[in-house]
Amino acid sequence: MPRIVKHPQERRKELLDAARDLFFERGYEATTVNDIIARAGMSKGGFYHHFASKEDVLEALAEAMARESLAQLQAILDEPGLDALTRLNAFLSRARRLKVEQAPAIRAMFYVIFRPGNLVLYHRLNAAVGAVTLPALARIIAQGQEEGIFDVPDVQAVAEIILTLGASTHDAVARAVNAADTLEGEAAAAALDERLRMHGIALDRILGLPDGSIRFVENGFAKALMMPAQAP
Amino acid sequence: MPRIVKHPQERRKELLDAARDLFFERGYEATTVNDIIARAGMSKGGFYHHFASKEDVLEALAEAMARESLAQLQAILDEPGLDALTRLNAFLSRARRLKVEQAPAIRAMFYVIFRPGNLVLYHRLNAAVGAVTLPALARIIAQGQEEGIFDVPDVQAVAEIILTLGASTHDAVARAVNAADTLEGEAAAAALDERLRMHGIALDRILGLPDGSIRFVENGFAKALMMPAQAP
DNA sequence: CTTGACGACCGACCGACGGTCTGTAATATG
DNA sequence: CATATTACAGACCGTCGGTCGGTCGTCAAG
Repeated sequence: MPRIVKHPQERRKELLDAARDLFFERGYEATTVNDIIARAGMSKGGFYHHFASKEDVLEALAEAMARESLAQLQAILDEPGLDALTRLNAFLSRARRLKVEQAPAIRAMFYVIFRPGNLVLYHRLNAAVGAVTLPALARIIAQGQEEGIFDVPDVQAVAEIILTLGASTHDAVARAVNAADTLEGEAAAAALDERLRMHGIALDRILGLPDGSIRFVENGFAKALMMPAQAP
Repeated sequence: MPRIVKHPQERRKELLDAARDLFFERGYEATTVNDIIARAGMSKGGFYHHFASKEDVLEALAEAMARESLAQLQAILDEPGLDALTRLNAFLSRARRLKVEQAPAIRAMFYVIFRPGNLVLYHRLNAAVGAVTLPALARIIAQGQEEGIFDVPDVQAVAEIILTLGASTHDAVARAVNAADTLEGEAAAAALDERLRMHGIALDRILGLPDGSIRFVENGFAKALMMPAQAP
C-alpha cells in the first residue's frame, strides 16, 4: 500500500472520528483496532504511533466530547447578572435544548452505551463529562451559597454528589431507550419524564430549595428526545 | 490427569471460591479462566460445563455475595416496633459494624475494585447489591411515608435515587483507599468521614428530614475501616 | 453382575484480538 | 546534499476466552 503522510493533528482527528463513529455504531468492545484503522485508511503501526492503546483513543475521545459539550453551555456560566438559581435553570434548559436538537445522535448514543460490552465507554464518557462539569457546578453552587439562595453544608461535596446523582437517571434512561421502539414507547417516555421530575426535586432539597425550584425537565422532553420524529 | 468427579454443587462452589479469591487478589480482567481452573483443580471443559462464560461466574458470585450481605441485615428489616427512621439508622449502623469487623477483606476488595480492568467487577457487584437492597429500602421509605416521618414525592423513585446516590461515595472511598498506605492516611480517612457525613445530610433532605437525622457515619468509622490495625 | 446411558470432566485446539517489531518512505534540520 | 527524525506500513506474536470430540464414573435397569 502507498504511504500517505499527513499532519499529525489531522491524522489524529481522522482516527478519533473513525473510532467515534464505530464505537457508537457497533459498540466499544465490538469495535476492533483493525476496524478503526480500516475506516481511517491507516495501518496498525500508524495507529500505535498516535495512540498508546485502544483505550487511549477512548480517553481522548471522551475528553474532546465533554469539552465540546460544555463549550456550548459556557456562555450561560459566564453571563453576568444571573442569580444562581436562574443560572442553573438556564444551564439545564439549554442542555435540554441541545439534546433535543441532536436527538437522533443522542438516541443512538444512549442506545449503544447501556449495552453489554460498553461499560468502559460509559464510564469514560461519564468521568470526562463529570471532570469538566464539576468546576462549573461548584461555581454555581458557591454563588448560590453567597447569595443566600442555596443552603448547602459543603460546596465541593455537594457538587460531587449532584454530579454522580445524575447517574441515578441513567438506569431510567436506559429503560426508556430500550422501550422506545416498542408499543410502550409513549408510556416509557412519560415514565422517564416523571422520573426526571423526581430527580429535580431531589436536587431542590439537596440545595435547600423549595420543591419545584429547579426545572430539570419540561413536559414532553423525554418524548421529544426518545421518539423518532413523526411525519406531520 | 486423573478424573475427579464430585457433586455438581460442590464443584460449582469450588469454582466460585477460587474465582472470588483471584478476582479480589489480582483483579477481574487480570484473572484468566486458566487461573481459576488451576486453583480449583479442574479442567477447561469442566469449567465450561458449569458456567457459560467467565462473566457468568462473576454474575453468580456477585449475586451470592449480595444475598449473603443482606441476609446479615435482614433481622433489622423484619424487627417489629421500629419506626422508619430508627430502622434505617439501625440498618446503617449494623452495616457499618459488619464492615469494620471484616475490615481487612473489605479493604482488599475496595483496593482492587477501583483499579483499571475491574469496571465489570465493580458494576456487577454494585448492580447485585442494588437489586437486593432496593426492595428493602423501598419498604423502609414506604413505612416512613405512612408514619408521616418521611416526606418524599415517590417512594420507588426515591429508593432508586438513594441507592445510586451511594455510588457518589465510591469516588471518595477510592481516594481514601489509595491514600491509606501513604503518610496522609489519617487525613484521607478524616476526609472520607466528612464526605460520608455530607452524604448523610443529602439523604436527610431527600427524605424530608432535618439535617443530621440519619447517622450515615460515626466519627472514626473511615479510620477503623481503612487503617490497618496497629499493635497496641 | 452386566450393560448402557447420561452427566461430569478432560485437554488439545481454535480464532480473534490487542499490541509489538522491524523496516522504510517522507519530511525536517544542518 | 547529508543526516536525523518523524510518520507510517504490515507481518508477526502471545494471550485469552471459548469450543469440541472424546472419555471416564456413576447409577439404574435388566
